[in-house]
Amino acid sequence: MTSTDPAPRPPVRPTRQRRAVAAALAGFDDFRSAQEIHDLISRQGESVGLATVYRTLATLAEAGEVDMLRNEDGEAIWRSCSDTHHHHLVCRTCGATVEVEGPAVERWTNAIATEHGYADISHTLEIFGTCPACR
Amino acid sequence: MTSTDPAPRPPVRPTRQRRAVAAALAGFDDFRSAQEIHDLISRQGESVGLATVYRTLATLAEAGEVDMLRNEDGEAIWRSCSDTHHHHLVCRTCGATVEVEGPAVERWTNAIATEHGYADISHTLEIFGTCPACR
DNA sequence: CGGTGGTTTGACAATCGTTCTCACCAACTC
DNA sequence: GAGTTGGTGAGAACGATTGTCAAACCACCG
Repeated sequence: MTSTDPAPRPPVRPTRQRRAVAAALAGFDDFRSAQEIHDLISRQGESVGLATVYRTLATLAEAGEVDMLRNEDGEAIWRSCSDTHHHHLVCRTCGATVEVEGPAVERWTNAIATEHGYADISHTLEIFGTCPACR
Repeated sequence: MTSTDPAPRPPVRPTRQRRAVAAALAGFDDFRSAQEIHDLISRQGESVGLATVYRTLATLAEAGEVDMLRNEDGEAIWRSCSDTHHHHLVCRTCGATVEVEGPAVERWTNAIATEHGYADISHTLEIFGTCPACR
């Protein structure tokens, strides 16, 4: 690691493509795969390369503007989210999602990890069930 | 669903290959990918096809004898497990794993889900961090 | 304006984990 | 020992994701 490494964070330009992805994300509130988002954009008349969709989603996820998680097949799925830390209650059938917060869980995971000497903690917690409408 | 559906569970034969996979699983206590397990078996002199390793792991996971979860890249990773419900504290660097239990978390997820009218609840919770040895 | 250097993009190839296919093998039944 | 059924292996196929690289774009400068 060189000492001359001033974190050269490149500026993020609001290009047409990035705006299209953001617009698509604003159009639904469940989790969608990158390919579904790509289709959605196409269907709206815009044309954005699939690779660009992936790149943009990755950038947004890193910036904390979208949530990314994995469905049971291991595919990445995304949706825009509020900016506070939270988890999801997801309908197994229709995908309807509720954001939930659980300060107690945060405290518990940190306590457990510290107790075992683990540092630099992160965690994943997703709840799956069948929503009232799907029952 | 026909009423004449006596769950035609095929018998699981203890073949040489399945024994080899089980033996490999007994040889480590962190999470490993299918390919790593396959390599492990080869290195022990046995020869088992990769597809068979996948098939066997899937069967064992369904039977509840191994845990399967996904690392951050979406790859499936496995390890043998105790038979009670539990979660994992996994080292991001070396994979060292601690099984943890959290009755409070179980109660919390059920409460939250019920509150929102969701039924038939399941959840995933994994904690990642850096273990003492890797710091 | 016209150049200039860095960023972004898109088409497509490449990767890589996982599953499928299918011919063959092994165990069990009659 | 012939038939039946499940299990296996090699390799092809698949599908999500990432890499490549030349062309397009943009902000800025003179």
